[in-house]
Amino acid sequence: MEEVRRRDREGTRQRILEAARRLFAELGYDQVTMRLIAAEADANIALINRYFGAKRELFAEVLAMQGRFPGVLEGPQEELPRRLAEYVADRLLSDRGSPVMAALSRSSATPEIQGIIKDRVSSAIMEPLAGRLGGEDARLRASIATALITGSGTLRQLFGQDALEAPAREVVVERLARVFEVCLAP
Amino acid sequence: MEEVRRRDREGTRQRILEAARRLFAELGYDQVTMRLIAAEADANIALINRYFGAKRELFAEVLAMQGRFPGVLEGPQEELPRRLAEYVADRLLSDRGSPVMAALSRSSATPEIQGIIKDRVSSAIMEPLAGRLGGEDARLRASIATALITGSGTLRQLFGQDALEAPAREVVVERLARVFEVCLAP
DNA sequence: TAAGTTAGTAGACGCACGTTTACTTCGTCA
DNA sequence: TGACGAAGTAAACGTGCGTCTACTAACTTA
Repeated sequence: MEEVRRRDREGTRQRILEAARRLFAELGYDQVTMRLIAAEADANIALINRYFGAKRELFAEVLAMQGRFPGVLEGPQEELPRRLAEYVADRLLSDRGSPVMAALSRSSATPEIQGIIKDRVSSAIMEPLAGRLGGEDARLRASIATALITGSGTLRQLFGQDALEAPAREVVVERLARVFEVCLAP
Repeated sequence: MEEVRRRDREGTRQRILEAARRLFAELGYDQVTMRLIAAEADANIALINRYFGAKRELFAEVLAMQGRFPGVLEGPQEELPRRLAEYVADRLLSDRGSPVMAALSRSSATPEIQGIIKDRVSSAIMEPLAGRLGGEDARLRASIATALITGSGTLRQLFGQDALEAPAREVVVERLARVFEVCLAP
């Protein structure tokens, strides 16, 4: 009753990439082993290295695959705090985190990929944010907002989705929006 | 020219504990090996296990050794935001982080110690903070502040002490204080 | 000073990881 | 149809980790 596997290079590559994305997002870099990815992708472990080189290159490709900080930065400037608040609240309350941010907040301890993560946070969050802000200390304000974003990821990971003892989403968004507003105001 | 080591159980224990504190604070749980601690403490590796049991128990003891969130929570209530701001700013700008917080923000990926860290964040930061606040959604407000605190630790680790492109300390404190004020206000 | 206790030591154990090698099987095209 | 390239596989390699065991040597005590 063994299924005969169709030989499909690109398909296998995509299965590996998708499995890696899912696992890195959920568990962080260190906790995800090559064997785990292979099992999740239902592929042979040697193929991962063949298609992606090393583990850190696969991780880099997963990050590169993600769009920029999804859509949050686009839109009218005056609603930016609220969009950030909604993004963070959803990550805090939902049962699964955003791949990029979760990976970031869970993987930054490993020197092997610190450079990759640093670049990603810079280019996908901090710099676009600072660019949008303008005014005095734009970089500082963007940094504080970034700290709040990554910190909420850490909290989510530590305490799970019940970190906030489940107040209504609207309450959380409202609070966060007010905080982001002060963060970002000149 | 070999130094003859004096036999000193308590002294050796303390050297190990202090070396572990320093290393965990700087590098995080995963990156610190038993052999590294032994070398830093100038002690034999087997003694670590003899005196502390396993690595995670040593880590727990290091955390327990630290005072509660040092002094920040004590003092007049109306200056609490500013004290938090100063604490965070100093950690962001100084050349060495706080042991507990650094360990927290760098070590949370490892399931082995997730429980330890969770308890510590709860009992040393979030709960005392929530207790001090009172009013509506005290827990939520404390959580947001905690996210900002831990997030700034992550930033500090990723970008080093020049994360903020070194504006004056006073500017950073001022900004952060305003943000914390909104965080904590009822 | 001899015996016993215990701090300190060297080295090995087992395990899990990322990575690589040697091999097998499938699909294609001359 | 048969040969060749590439997809897929199984097993091993080397490394570094936390932990443990068997031993040595220093101090204490009778």
